Amino acid sequence: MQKRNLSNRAISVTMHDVAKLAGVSQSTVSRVLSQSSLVIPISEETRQRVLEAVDQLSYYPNLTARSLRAQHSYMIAIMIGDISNSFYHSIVRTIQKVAHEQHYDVLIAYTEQLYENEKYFCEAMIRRPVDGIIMSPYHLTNEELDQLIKRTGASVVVLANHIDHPQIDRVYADDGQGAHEATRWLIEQKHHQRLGFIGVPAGYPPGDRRLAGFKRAVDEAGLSWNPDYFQEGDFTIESGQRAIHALLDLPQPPTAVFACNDLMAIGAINTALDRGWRIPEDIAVVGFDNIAEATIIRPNLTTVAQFPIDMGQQLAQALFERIEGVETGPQRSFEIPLQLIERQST
Amino acid sequence: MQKRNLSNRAISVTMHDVAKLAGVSQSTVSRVLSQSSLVIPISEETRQRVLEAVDQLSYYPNLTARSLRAQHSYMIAIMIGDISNSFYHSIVRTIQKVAHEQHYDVLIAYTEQLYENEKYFCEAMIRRPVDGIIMSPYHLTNEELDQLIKRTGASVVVLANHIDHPQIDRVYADDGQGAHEATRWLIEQKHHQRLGFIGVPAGYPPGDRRLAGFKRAVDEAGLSWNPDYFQEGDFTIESGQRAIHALLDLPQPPTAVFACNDLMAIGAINTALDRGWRIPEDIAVVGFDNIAEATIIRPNLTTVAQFPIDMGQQLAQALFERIEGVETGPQRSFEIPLQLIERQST
DNA sequence: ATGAAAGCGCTAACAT
DNA sequence: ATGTTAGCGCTTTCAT
Repeated sequence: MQKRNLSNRAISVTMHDVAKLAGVSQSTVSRVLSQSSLVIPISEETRQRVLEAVDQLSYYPNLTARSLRAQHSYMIAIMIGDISNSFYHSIVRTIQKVAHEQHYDVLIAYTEQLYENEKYFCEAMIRRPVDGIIMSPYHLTNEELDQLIKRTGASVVVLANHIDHPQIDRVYADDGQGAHEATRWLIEQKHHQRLGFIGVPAGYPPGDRRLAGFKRAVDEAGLSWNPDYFQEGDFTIESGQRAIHALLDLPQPPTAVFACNDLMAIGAINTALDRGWRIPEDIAVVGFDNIAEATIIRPNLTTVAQFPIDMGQQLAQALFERIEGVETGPQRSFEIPLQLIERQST
Repeated sequence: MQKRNLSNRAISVTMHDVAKLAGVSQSTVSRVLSQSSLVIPISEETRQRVLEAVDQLSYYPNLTARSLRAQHSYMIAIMIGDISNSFYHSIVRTIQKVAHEQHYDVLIAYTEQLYENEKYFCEAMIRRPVDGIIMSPYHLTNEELDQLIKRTGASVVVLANHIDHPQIDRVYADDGQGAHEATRWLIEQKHHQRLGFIGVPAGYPPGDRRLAGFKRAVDEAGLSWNPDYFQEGDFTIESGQRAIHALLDLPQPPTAVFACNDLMAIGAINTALDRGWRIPEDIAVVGFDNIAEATIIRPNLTTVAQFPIDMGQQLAQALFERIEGVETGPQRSFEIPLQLIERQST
């Protein structure tokens, strides 16, 4: 029953076509093809005939129809802040790999860290329900996440420290602790006394925690701190450049700078170099994330490493346990360790 | 008519709920919400009541159902080789932006440049039809692309030079020409006589063309060429490192190297630097793409710049013209210019 | 200007 | 062991 291919009309082979060719009913085809054939007995002969017909017509089930009927889309969505930040690459790649192994497709959305786009994403999920969502929300409130879950029925797992919702598993790194340890190391092992900080505006979750860890280490060492030593960026290279300019323009600049992420640290290093400062002799720089660019830049960047493959793995595993119903309990938290990697910038 | 929310069941508000609240039939709701309301007259009063009900229930149409019925998914897919190669980032971002403006969602798949994953993608498209596909195929044959179009009914646009299919628009850069010009510049302006090349195994589309452009320039200059000067990589930093090692180990190494992409060029620069070579004094390096990392590395990389935002814009525009039926003619080709950007590595 | 009804391709409950 | 039937939530005829 091949349909005409007018303009761009798809030639769609349906279960009906398969059934007709195999000489059985459409529902029998459905049974053979779904796992229900394991429960409901089907004669070997019929099964073979159906499978042959499937092969001959190269039939693929229409997942849109299946989704509608079964209320189950075999699709998961990922909401990520920034495609350009390579910290997310391995995470996305790992999730996609696991998803494909489980025969799920992956819908990816980039929010550019904008509230507007995060909202858009939530609406898109209501309009086109998926089985699971992995997200790294910045602006979304608990209330909004709650609505998301209620309206979509999807399982949700977050890559975030600051989300605390009874139905949402979270994967996170203790970045307050990571910032604290790196800063302490800068003070105790590297003997710095004047420490600068390149952060982000208050309210950006990881920024707040890293700042707190930094401050704690400074306080514990009994060092005074200068408000001018705190500069705000927005996680980009350019903002790191602006921040280091401000820092170096100070009458008494810091001797070491802790940047909230590698991208800003890289901007800082290159700009300091351009201005004739030596690194680490004149000023040391530490980043956070350990993205690929950390070993591209010279001097190589000392940084608090995250382990994105482990994160992606854990996110995907947690999500599929929820989707498949293996896990039904309350919120779980999975901490992924951090590790200070000493390179040449300190 | 709120349904029970057992386990993870979604609370789905349907058109029926809206219709009931507004005191009209479900098909009237559909008319108000779809553009058909512009054609089929609807009383202003009814329209208002429906809109109010929509608002009150915060109803969102179920796109899965709409897709099934309308044979139109409001979704496009992007198939890209490598998420880590930042050349693709602006392309993806731009496409996503345009798509969202047109109210389309975007499904992204990364193939890691593997044939197996490209095939998987095609099957996924047959199972879950989308309205349009933007892809950068490496291994897929014309025959396979033909099947893809026939089976899915989707409009297809490629980012590729080597695809020639009557129904597929292509966006491309003349990279043979780009490689030729950069090489000629190296010879004529920078007076290099011994030129190395870091390419990829034969068969990788852009690699072949860039190599051809390179060879042509070398031949035109009447320079001899040494087979040892041709090294193979795989577009990654690591392979650039291996390639430059081989080149520098030669009794008479080249004085300039043209790398097929920036990532390999960056690997080459850092490794040469580590081995004590000066750049560009001892060996000059040129890349291709102009990714963000080209200005992170010191010396900054001279490269043949592509314009990914323009590419994304053109890809999206061409695709939506096809989807919306504005354009129905045969294959179109859109060339995006290249530009040699001279920095410090030459 | 609006309602009733058919059906997109599938799953699953209900028959036999 | 298999066929028949009723939807999933929509769009789109066909009525009125």
